Amino acid sequence: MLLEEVPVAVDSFNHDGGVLFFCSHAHEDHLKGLNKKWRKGPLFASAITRQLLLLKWPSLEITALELGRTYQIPLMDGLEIEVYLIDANHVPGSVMFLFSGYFGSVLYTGDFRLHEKHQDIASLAPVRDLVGPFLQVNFGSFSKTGDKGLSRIYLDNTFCDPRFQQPSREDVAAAISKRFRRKWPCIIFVESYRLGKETLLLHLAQKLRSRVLVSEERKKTMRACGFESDQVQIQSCDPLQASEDLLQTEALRGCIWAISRQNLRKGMWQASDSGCAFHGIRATGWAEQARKEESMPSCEDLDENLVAVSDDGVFHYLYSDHCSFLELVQFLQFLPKAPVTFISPVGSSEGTYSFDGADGIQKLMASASVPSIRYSERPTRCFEKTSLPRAKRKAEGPHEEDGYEQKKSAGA
DNA sequence: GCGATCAGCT
DNA sequence: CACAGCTGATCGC
Repeated sequence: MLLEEVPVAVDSFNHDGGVLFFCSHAHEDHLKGLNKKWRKGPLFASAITRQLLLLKWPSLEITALELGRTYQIPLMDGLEIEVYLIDANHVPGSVMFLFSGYFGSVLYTGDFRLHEKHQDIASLAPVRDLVGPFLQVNFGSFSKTGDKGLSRIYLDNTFCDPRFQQPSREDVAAAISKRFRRKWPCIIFVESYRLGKETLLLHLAQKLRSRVLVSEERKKTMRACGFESDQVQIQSCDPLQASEDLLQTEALRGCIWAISRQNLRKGMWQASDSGCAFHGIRATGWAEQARKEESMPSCEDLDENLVAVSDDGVFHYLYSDHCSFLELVQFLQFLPKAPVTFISPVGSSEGTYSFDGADGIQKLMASASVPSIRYSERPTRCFEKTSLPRAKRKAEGPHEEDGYEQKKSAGA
């Protein structure tokens, strides 16, 4: 997104209007426009994110920024911008950016999960001191109170609806290790993306006194994230390449095996064909849908954090790398009041499991006293099947991306 | 031909 | 649906 206050682009790299570029973390959907030949401007990221990007594109030029200190970076025409990185507690390397300068102070959260340390953001110098005078000149609504603080918050609104009440990742990890202690030893397949859930894998391995098995690529990723330790052995091993013999050995010994979503079922079938003891774990923020779709476990087998067990034996847990709705409210309450821009487009309430974006916006404004929320609307899904080739559809013209803003006064 | 991008899917 | 990808088709250098 290109910030409106200053020509800075975060997590999107196609903007010719961008002067400085920042990457909040190395998930694929935050790297749009990046490629090995990308050279639109200076690129900044945390040291870990930089390492992860270099694994993908070794020739990229990226400046690593440390967390917890202020950097002055030249912008244009003698102007500079200050930036301060904050741990976003989302995936390894993920950060929030606090930008400040002639435009005031702007917080870009990126994807994040609330952490105690986020309370300190309000006492950081750019929020506490720097912005006041600028706000009095440039921002009418703030000059009345003379508030110091933030001129805007770009917020991770992934789960901005009261129905999202995911427990802490620590609680869920503890519940998982407790449950699987009784099933030990076995192969535990843990579905995971290319980046994320490392803490869960290591927690399980530690609690079960076992090892983590990952793909070769993921082992490099974990090394770049600094996850090598003497405590837990991380072994590279592809479950789909494993021989029957190896699967049986691993099952008898017990192991935590990271596996991609599209390979989870295949891996489980192979283990099953080899006569192994195994289980699958799906730990996602969207587990609520599983509760509706899958049969629930028998009552005596229930624990609070197990969401559902599907027919084929996959255990679904509600494990989220994004804030719950309550955490979003708490986060905003830690900060000075400021207008909010949602980072992700908002959808409507159509569809069985999608939540009502408008409702979430109203609830957030009411609960956290947000003066206004700006957001773009997710294009409504076109259910009409079109058999036209892409070139022809393209010729019919692009549709506008509409922007919206809801003000507090307009609400209930 | 190949890498980048997009549509479609889960 | 889609947390964040993957696959296969197509674009374009």
